[in-house]
Amino acid sequence: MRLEEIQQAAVRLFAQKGYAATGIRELGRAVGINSATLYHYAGSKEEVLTGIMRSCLEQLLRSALDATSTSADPGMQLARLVRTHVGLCALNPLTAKVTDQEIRALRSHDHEALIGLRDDYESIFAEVIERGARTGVFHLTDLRITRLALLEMCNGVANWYRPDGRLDITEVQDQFVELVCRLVGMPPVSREESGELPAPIQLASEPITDYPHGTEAAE
Amino acid sequence: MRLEEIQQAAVRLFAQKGYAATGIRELGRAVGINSATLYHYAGSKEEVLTGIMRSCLEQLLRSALDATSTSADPGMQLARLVRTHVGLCALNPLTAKVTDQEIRALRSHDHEALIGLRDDYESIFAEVIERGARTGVFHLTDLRITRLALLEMCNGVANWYRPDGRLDITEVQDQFVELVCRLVGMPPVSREESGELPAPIQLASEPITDYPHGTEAAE
Amino acid sequence: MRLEEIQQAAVRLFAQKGYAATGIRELGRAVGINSATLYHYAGSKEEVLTGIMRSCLEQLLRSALDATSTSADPGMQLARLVRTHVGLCALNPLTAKVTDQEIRALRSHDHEALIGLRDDYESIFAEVIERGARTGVFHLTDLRITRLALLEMCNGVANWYRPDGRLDITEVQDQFVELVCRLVGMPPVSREESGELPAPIQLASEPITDYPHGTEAAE
Amino acid sequence: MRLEEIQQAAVRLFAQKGYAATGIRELGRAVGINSATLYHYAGSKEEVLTGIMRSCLEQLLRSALDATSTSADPGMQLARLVRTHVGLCALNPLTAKVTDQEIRALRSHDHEALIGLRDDYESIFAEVIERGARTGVFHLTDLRITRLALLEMCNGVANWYRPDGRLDITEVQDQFVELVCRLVGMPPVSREESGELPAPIQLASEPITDYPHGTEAAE
DNA sequence: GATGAATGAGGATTCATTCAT
DNA sequence: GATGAATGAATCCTCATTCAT
Repeated sequence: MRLEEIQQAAVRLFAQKGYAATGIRELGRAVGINSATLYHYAGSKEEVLTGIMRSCLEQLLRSALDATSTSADPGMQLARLVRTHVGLCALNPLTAKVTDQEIRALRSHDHEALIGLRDDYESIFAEVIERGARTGVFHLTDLRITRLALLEMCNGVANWYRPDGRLDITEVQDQFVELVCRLVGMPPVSREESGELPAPIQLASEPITDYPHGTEAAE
Repeated sequence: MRLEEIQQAAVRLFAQKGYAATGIRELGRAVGINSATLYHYAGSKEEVLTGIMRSCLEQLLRSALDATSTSADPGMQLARLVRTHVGLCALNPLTAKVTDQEIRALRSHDHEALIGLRDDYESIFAEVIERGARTGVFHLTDLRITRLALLEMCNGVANWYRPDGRLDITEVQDQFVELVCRLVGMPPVSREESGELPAPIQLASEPITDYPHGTEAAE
Repeated sequence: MRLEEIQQAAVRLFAQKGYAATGIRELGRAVGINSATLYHYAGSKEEVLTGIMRSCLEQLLRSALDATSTSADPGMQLARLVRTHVGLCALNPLTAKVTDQEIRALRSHDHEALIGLRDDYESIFAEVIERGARTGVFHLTDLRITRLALLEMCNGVANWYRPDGRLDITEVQDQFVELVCRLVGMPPVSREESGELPAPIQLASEPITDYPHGTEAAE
Repeated sequence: MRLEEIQQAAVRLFAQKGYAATGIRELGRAVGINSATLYHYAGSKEEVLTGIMRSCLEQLLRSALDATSTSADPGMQLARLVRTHVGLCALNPLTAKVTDQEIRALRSHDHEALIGLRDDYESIFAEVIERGARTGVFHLTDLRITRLALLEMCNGVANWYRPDGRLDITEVQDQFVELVCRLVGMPPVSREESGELPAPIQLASEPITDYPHGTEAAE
């Protein structure tokens, strides 16, 4: 579909130069169409961005609900949340990066809506962490700091992982589950223990090839 | 000095809306001067940004060299690096955020120079982590992922900490040292053990009051 | 075509006030379009100027090659060169004036290219004059001074001739051929003797009516 | 005097880039003073230009009256006018060029005044030529064209002559008198015949060294 | 569906000039 | 005499967007 091409080109440009620094003509040129035609498919520059961000956040939210529905154990839940989150960020790094960084570019209505989605998502983590700490599964000194550090760490994957790099996604997921287990002070949870998870989903907005490599890209 | 006022207003705006989305007139208005007067003090919009970023990165670099010069033990070095880094990010969150996020906005010459500074800084962490792993002080499964996760986590402080919030800087530093110890698999290092560190330095570009609270700001 | 309207308005303004003193908004107003629309057709202010100058110089060069190809006699060649040159300057005085005066306004790349065209053109005169002096057709005391004086005199036509004035172009051409014959010390060459010449070409950039009369305009 | 330094720097810049394209700061830098200080000596940018042009035109006018007062013979008068004019243009090429080209830059009041001076000057030529033609000393086909061609040719000296070039001024003067004699159809007038003339005067506005060589500069 | 043309608003930057020091 | 600071107006140019074709 044409809209997806547009979103992909947009994600690539937004991730590289930022939303505000990307022109609508530039975007059109990247897709190979006239900038006026963009409006036929995408409505406006801001709608392009909100489309990208909304589907990313909704997918995150859906995955998180899935991940926490299998087991009620906070340790399992956190492991599965992290594995899912890292999987999505690693498979869709540019989309995830844009979603994380460009919320500030939105004007009021969309801004609030998407902030809401993001908060809903993060509160799932918060709730699991809180319950894990309360039940003694986790050993934490400060809940809030742990949660924030953990989320930043996981979001960061989008800044340096590229699907065509050294590690495959599963390895990164494993590593991050291990790191998070250490962070919350619980024994490591193996891939088998945490149970089956659906494979991460490739978002429609994620460009497929020719990644502009981050400075920290896997060699 | 007038240049510092400009830098502070710029940091506030750049942190909030991004460099590209901030107009030069808007910046002038924030300082209370005509936009033309900005050029008398600051040369250009890009020079404002590079000035901010350069002094931040140089301070980070200086602190890191300081922090690693006291002891040759990787554990102590890492603890001190993290404490220093978190201290600077927490005391100068907006400057740190801008420095981290707006490198992409720079044109070639400055871009390369500042990328160089950032790489120098990160390689100090890389070297310490590598040595810690090799000497058995740390217990790591993947060096590179650990380093990247750790740095993202620490940089993230600038995204949510505000000096006027619930926690004081020392507490955040302590927490992060603890988290990092867990991450690298070594026993916790107390504040006393890690030795004296100079108090974090307030950068000239960091605005003092009226923080635009992040969405995750301390309640 | 719209580009030609723009060039014509530009020539009028550039001839009157100079390139540097003419604003892009002013030019837009003269064409009756928004200044932004100019960029749709013309690319940039400098491109407007180079377009005008290039087509003028190329036409001069073409005409000069034509004029010298009919006869190998330096006297005939010079007479035909002058007749052609004066014809073009008289039919396109504003374009010729701008072409002559605004080379200095160009930045390096275009500057060099157009200087090159002009030098090519003038060296045709130089070669004919040199040969005429060597073969005894002309009687000159100083070749270089004669060439420079002659060219300035002919270029000057653009400064005072206006197509709607007292004399028609043919008369001016006749006069200048006579003056040049005197200058180089050879017997007058009549219009018939010098052979047929194509009628001077109206350049696309030459505005058609409403000449801003020069101070020396025909009464 | 400081004003003369300013005028000289101004003439150099105006001749090279044009009045409109020359900035007041640039001019200050060329003199080695702050742009604000210029206003102490020179009043305004336009006053700098009018000062230069007025003294040049007044000197031309004075010289022309001198040149025509010795003899009543149109041939002698024209020869002396040309010798004087070429002398001034050759000794002060940049000032003469600026005076000739930048009249259009002036706003109404000064504009009219200087146009008046220039017309007064040119009408001296016109009167002599007319009388020479009427009395049979000259043999002209068209008075006006001859006058215009002659003046353009003589003014052109400022475009290519540089005092540090191959020919000294006297030679150029001799050459131009010869050329003009040919143009008006009278026998050559030798330097001795035309009588003594005061040496050309170096104008206060003429910069002394480091001429920016024209493309046609003497090799 | 697709686009060239069109524009008002705004982008960063430079302008000539004034004035308090 | 000299200048740094200051500014409103203007510079060229690009912006996102609309609309007739």
